[in-house]
Amino acid sequence: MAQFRTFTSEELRFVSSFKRGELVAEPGTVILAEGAHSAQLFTLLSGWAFRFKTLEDGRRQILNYCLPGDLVGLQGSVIGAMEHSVEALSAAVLCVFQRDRLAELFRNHPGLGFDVTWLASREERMLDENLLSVGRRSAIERAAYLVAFLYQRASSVGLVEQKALLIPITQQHVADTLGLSIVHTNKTLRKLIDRRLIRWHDRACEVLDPAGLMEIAGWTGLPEARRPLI
Amino acid sequence: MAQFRTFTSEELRFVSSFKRGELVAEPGTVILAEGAHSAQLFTLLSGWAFRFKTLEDGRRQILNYCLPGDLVGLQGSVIGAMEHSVEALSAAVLCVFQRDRLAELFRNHPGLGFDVTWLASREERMLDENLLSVGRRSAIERAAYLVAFLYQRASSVGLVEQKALLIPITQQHVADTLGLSIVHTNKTLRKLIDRRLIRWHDRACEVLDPAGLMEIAGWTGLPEARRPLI
DNA sequence: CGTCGGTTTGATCTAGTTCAACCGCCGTGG
DNA sequence: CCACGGCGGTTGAACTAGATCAAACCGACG
Repeated sequence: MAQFRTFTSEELRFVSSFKRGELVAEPGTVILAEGAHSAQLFTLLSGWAFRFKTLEDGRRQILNYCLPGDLVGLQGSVIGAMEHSVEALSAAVLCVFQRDRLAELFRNHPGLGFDVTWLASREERMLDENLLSVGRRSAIERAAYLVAFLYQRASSVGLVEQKALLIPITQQHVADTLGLSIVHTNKTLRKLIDRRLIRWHDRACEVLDPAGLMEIAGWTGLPEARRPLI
Repeated sequence: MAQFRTFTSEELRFVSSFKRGELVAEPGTVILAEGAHSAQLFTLLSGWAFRFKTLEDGRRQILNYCLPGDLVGLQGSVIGAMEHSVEALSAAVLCVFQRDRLAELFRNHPGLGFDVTWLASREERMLDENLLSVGRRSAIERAAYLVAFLYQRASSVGLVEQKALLIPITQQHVADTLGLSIVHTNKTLRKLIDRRLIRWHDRACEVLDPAGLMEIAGWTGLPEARRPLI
């Protein structure tokens, strides 16, 4: 796909050998659990997932979403233990890597090592934006931002077909992403629905007007760059 | 210092040659500005700084704080443009690197390349925790968490002398970190002051009881690991 | 046919915002 | 030397965005 950078054949050979297998996950499957010590490293090949943390009393915060091409579990692989969990939103397929060969990747394929850092920086950038949103935007701005953000990300990996996108989330997921209650989230989404910016389906959000959402959120979108894929 | 990993002499030689100079910043100096295209890469040698983003209408969100040993401007160096700004909180000294030699670092010193990724993952972990805080903790929990968090970070780089620490921030900084108004931030900090957990000075917060703060926040602290320094 | 997860709606409540005023300190300019 | 303005901090009063409580609906599924 055009949005990914091209690789040398050696890099491709290494990545193939780095791959240990595939994992198929059902919606709701916990792919990585907080506290896991010898966590795996994955690339999401297809489907949607999300990263989250919870407090003792069960309050949950969704940190970010994972789309195809995203590295999953890097924190655990680099630092040691997982400080967050990852759960599948839809049916998903993941490529499982040999975590202990990460050092080898850096040693023998500096270009790939740089790519890993690039992806980590990209994740950081998304978190910055999410934090700005949760900290400083109003409920309707946050909701509009979230949908526009997911639309853009899905679009950049070719998930938008003839302008239509169904995001496989419940309103509970939206609430836990925005830091709002479900009731208020429902009322806020209703406003977006009434303005014909989105449509709500069973466990899914259909995006009708990404530009209108970006307008409400006061968000101009992620600067898109050619990205690496591992 | 014991908390940093040891390096080979070659690595040290490279890092020295990688260094281009030093930058001395006064409190309030903008070190890196959002939108800057050819941003520099730094390591903070001494002092405090913070990363932030703002919305068009001026609402500001502080994303994280920078303490000695932190890499500053990595996002800009890896991806290209800065999506956030960085400002000095105290007088600060930064080591300036040659951003365009970052690829060389990855190529010739894979161990250092891995370290850069390690630091990026650590930043991501801190952002995760901050996002959980802003999204799901109450005002007093957030405030307690923030102070405990900064105490722990300062402590891990030896900034806590005979158990005393002054964090060089104003209540406006606290408000912009927690996603609260200044008025409510003031009232919330007052509760912490009345409970003798902190003391407030002119433009500074003195930490009296880190354990008590962690208790209120329901936070057990960052798992500390031997960290790299570049 | 009951139950359960997801969604919806209204009523009531409260955590946090906004507005407004004031204090102390410090640097500046007349 | 003093008046002043601005910044950081403080406090009270009024207000509101969003939380909580409660109840009901709806489709899927066993």
